[in-house]
Amino acid sequence: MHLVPPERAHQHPIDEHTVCHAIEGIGDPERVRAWAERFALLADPGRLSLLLALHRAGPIAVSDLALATGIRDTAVSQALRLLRTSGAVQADKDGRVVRYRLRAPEIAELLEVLATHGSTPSPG
Amino acid sequence: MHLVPPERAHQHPIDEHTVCHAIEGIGDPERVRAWAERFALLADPGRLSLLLALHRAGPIAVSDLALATGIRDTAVSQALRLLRTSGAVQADKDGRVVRYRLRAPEIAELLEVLATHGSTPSPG
DNA sequence: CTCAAGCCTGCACAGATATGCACGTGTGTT
DNA sequence: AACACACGTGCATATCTGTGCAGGCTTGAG
Repeated sequence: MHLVPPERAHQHPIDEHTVCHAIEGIGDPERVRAWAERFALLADPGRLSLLLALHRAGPIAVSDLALATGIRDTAVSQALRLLRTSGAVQADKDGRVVRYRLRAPEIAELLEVLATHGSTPSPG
Repeated sequence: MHLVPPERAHQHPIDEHTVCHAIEGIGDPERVRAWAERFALLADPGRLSLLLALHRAGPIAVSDLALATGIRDTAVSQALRLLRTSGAVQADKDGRVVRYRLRAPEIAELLEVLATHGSTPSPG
């Protein structure tokens, strides 16, 4: 139960039980950091639109993503580059067209959460 | 099926069906923006730790959050201020102690997704 | 009243980020 | 060969964001 690291053991807690419970909830700090990076990928409206489109429309070309989202193609390329570097998406070259698809299942799960909260707002 | 807004109808798509499908997946742009802001709250390791602690340990004091996460109390206050402004958390004052609790169910769901992916890494 | 604990705020600074522009590369067409 | 299309890259810029420091406010204890 004494989960407080000795580094900061000198601070005496208000509710020790709650503190240990909280530390349990946090878990491995490196895992937290990894998830924070994943969330950061979804934290931009443009990238989130791209990921939603990729999640729904499967393999899709860059220019079609630009057409669907309204983002300039250079910005789409930039965003896809970031997503590619992070391992979130995968590029499949087909002639002069490059089709992208979602690669990370964790991100797909997060997008599913988004989908369950009303994909289109009720027209009322 | 012609979901492409007239603003950018002059661009002719590579796969029109795919484009319309993607636009369906994106849905309301304002909803996307709202979710991007939610994701931004989880995009910082410190805030994510705080939210995990709040989600697990229920109402918890600020200094206990600082103790559990290892973040300086002023930074915790700053983060909680942002989370409060965004409606993610709620503050309940109790004497000179302020206990925070998670308020947004959408964020709780996202944290649940995090929990299902191995809360504590297997010890070898 | 005096003091400490718990918490909040304003300010300044360093770091990260998204965007647009111009340009380069490779592919298919005429 | 010449051209247009689809896509990627580098650079410069404006903006945002997280952090630490100093100080203030309220509450409870001595």
